[in-house]
Amino acid sequence: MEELKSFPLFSACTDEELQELLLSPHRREEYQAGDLVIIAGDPCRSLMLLTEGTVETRMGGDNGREVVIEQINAPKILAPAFLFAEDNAIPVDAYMHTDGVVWYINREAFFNFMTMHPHVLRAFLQTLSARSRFLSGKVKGFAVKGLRDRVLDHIRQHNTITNVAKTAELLGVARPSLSRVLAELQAEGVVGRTKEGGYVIG
Amino acid sequence: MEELKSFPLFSACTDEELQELLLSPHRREEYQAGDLVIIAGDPCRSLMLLTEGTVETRMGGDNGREVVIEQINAPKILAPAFLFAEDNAIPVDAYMHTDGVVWYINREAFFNFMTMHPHVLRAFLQTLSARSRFLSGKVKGFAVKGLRDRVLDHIRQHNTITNVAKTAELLGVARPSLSRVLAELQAEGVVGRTKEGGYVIG
DNA sequence: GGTGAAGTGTAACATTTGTTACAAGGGCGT
DNA sequence: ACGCCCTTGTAACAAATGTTACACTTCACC
Repeated sequence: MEELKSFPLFSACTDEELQELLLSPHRREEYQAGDLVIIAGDPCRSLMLLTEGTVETRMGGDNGREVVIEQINAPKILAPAFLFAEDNAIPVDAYMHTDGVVWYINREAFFNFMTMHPHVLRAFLQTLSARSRFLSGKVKGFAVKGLRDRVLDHIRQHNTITNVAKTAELLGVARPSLSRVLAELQAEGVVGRTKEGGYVIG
Repeated sequence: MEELKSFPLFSACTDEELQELLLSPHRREEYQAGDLVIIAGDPCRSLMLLTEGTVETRMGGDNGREVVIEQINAPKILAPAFLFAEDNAIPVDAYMHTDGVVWYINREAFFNFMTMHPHVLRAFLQTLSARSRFLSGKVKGFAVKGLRDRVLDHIRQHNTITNVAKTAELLGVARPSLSRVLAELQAEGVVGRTKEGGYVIG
């Protein structure tokens, strides 16, 4: 209840409105670190709300290559883009990185709730839009940028790289490749090191 | 008017409903082949409906590399994912591949229209979802698949490759690279040629 | 029939990234 | 202090893709 209020989606809702939504079928599920929340191919039939914990989504390749798509911290909607899709098979694996909690709320109840509460609808549309933008950025990164640019973008967004191995996964490259590029950037003076060992711009 | 009816978005609407929507601000713009419809960075402030013609969207890189994201045939919504985004800057260039027509419909009017017509809302949500799925596929293609797999996927989806140069653009690779891979696949017997010169599976 | 443009195949070479292997450092418990 | 695990840097080599260049075909057009 209060957990729902922490979502931008519901931040403008009154308690009464949320009570009304929770009259419809829903459930609350607890997970432990390492649990698989979504297996690629699962159909998305409910609004999934991550209210606690962080999950990591991965896209698995046929050949064995695998890329971490993103890390998601609560509170966040999981797979919002597939809730109302014609083909609602989710294309990623998602597993709990920490212990966590996910709420499942009936799709049609949520749909009706949106039609009755335009501000919720608008927030949901914004969420979907943000996802498209995120994916567009990913495509741009993989398609039109070299590794150097992706690394620099990543540092600008996160201010620093403190964990080379995990960052390599996020960027979809082999760890030694990232090490190499970082060493080059450092030699050129484009990036420096903090006292703690992190890489930073300048 | 009839043009709008051809959209899945409005297919279930009555003439009266559409008349009602068209009372709000809107305009109809004609373009010629080669015209730029969208320049990357443009804000998306109206619902853009491609009612005639085909456009091509490209994502330009800083370094000069450029990838064709997709070809879009009328009738189709342009940039639906950025209409209600917080940051509604469109991340691609879009130019007319043929002569064409685009309708621009006021965003807020469309929003209200959706809240009053749940079937339109549902269709729009499906459109947004389809875009996310499309982009997910792109990411998967660029991130976790080698060129060979992307080529085979592309042939399976389009049945054949008749234009190597354009296909290379769509796949985001250099033309000689695609030629080389096709030659290899042909040597291995994975793909064959049609009488007309197209590449096909088997 | 010639001419030029567009599309294609192909080769040689450069660049980027992946792969594998190994050495070095830091934290942590015994 | 020792051993162990995790992370990192680095080197040598392999594989994939980009770049450039050129020859060949086809087809429209004059």
